[in-house]
Amino acid sequence: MDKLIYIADDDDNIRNLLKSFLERESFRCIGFPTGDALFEAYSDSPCDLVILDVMMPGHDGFYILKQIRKTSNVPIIMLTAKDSDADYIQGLDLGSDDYFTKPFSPVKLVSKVKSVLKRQEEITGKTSVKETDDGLISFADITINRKTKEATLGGEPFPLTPNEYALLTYLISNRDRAISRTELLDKIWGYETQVETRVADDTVKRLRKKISHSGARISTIWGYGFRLVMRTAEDSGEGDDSED
Amino acid sequence: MDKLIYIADDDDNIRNLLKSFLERESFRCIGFPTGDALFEAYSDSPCDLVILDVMMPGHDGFYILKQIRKTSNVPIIMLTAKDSDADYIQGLDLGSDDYFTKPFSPVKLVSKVKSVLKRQEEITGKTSVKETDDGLISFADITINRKTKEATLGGEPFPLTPNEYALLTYLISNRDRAISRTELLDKIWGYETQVETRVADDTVKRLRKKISHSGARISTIWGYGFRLVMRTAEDSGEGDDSED
DNA sequence: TGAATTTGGTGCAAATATGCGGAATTGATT
DNA sequence: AATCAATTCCGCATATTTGCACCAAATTCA
Repeated sequence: MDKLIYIADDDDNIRNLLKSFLERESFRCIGFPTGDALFEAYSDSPCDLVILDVMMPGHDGFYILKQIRKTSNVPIIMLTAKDSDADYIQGLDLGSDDYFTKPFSPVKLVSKVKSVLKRQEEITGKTSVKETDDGLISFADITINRKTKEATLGGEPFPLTPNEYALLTYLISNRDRAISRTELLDKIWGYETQVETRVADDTVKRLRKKISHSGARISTIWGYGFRLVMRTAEDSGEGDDSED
Repeated sequence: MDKLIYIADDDDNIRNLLKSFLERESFRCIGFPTGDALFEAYSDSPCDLVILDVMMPGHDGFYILKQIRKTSNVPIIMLTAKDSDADYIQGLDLGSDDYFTKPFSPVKLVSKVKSVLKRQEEITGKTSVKETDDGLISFADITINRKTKEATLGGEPFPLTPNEYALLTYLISNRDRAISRTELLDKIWGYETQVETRVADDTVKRLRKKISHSGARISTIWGYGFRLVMRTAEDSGEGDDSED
C-alpha cells in the first residue's frame, strides 16, 4: 500500500496505538494532537486518508472535516467517544467516509482504512483533486466553474482575464505539485520548446495581486516554478500586507 | 528512451506516419484501428503514452479517454480533425495532456511526446528506492517530496537550493552505493558542462553543512566520490561537534 | 618522516533568478 | 482613428546561488 495517513487525536495513547497498527500494515502515519495542526499540515501537503477525533482542543473534528471538504475529497474517518455523536454523523451528511465509536477495535479500523482506500483508488484512479459533476473545482475560498469559465472568491464574482483564468485553473488542478515555468509555457501559452520568456512570471505577478486577499497563495519554488498553497497566518503577517 | 506508445486512429496513413516518426526517435509503437482495440490492449498491458484520434469507428476518442482515466494517469494526447473538438477538449478538461488539430506537424507531435514523457518522469521520479504514491522518498529524518520539490528535516521545512536538492535526491535514491564524482557531474551538472571537477565538492560541502544536524551524513570515498550513510554515535563524538 | 595528491573550509565575485513598476504592443470595440 | 483592456516587453533592484581561488587539513605512498 504505502499510503500516507494523518491522525488527529489529543490522546497520545490512541494516536500511538493507531500508528503502530497502521504502520504494521506498511502505512505511513503522522499524528497530530489537534485537528488544527492536522489541517495545517494537510493544507501544506495532503495525505491519502485522514482520521479525526471529534473531541479535541481547538476546533472539533466536525469543523476540521468541513474545512478539509472545502478543497478535497480525501477519505476521512471520524472517531467519536459518544454514541450521540455517531448519530449526529449519520444524521448530517458531513462527508465523512466512516466513523468509529470509542472504544473500537484497531484491527477493524485498519481493515476499514484498507477498504476505504481501495474504493477511493477504484473511483479516482489516482488524483486527489476534487471536481464536481458541474465542472466546479475549488481551492481555499476560490471556486472555478469550468463550464461558464467564471470564478468566485468567497461567493463573490471574481473577474479574471483569460490568461489568469487558465493559470489559476491549472494551478488548482495541480495543487499537489510544483509546476515548472516550462510546463506553464507549454500548457498555457503552447510554446513548444524552451523559449526564453518571462510571460509566465507576468501572469503570475498579476494573479498574485488579484488573489492577495484570498486564502490561497502562489509560492515560488526557487529555480523551478510555482505552486498553489494555502495562505497561512504568517503569510499575511510577514511580507505581504496588501490594503487597497 | 525505450518507451511504449499506443496509437489509435482509423486512418492507416496517419498511424504509419506517426509510427515512423516516433520509431525514428526510438520509441516503440503499436497502432490500433479503433479506440476499443487500444483500450483492450491497454487493459491487458499498459503503455507509457497514448495517442487517441477523436473520430473513430466504435466508441470515439473522448469515450476511450474517460475509460482509461478511470484506472490510469497515463499521458494521453488527442488528435482532432475539427477546431470545434479542440474547443470541446479545452472546455471540458477531460484529463488529456494535450491535443493536436489535424493536419499537424509530426515533428511537433514528437517533441510534444518527448516533453510530456520527460515531465511525467520528472514527477514520478525514477528511483530504485521505495517511493510512495505521493512521490515521497526519505532517508533518516530527511524526507523529499518529489512532487512539490520540497524537503523536510524531522517534519520541519528544510530549504535547499536547486543543486543541493538534486544532489540530495540523487544520494538518497542511490543510498546503497558510493557515487563517483564523474557520475555526479554527469547526472546533476549534465554531460556537456565544462566546469571544474571541484564544483561537485562545493555542493557536497554546502549540503553537508545543512544536514549536519540530521541523522544522515555524506561520507567521503577517498579517491572516488561520496555516499550517503546514517550518522552514528561515533560520528558526532569525533569530528563533528555542531553547536548553534 | 616528508613530498605529492586529494579533500575540506572560507570568502568573494560573477552569474542567475525573481519581483515589480511602467512602457510598449496587440487586439477588439466604438 | 481613438479608446480601452489585456498582454507582453523592458529595465532595474534585490535576493540567491554557484563557481572559483586560495589555503589548510587529511591521506597516501615512498
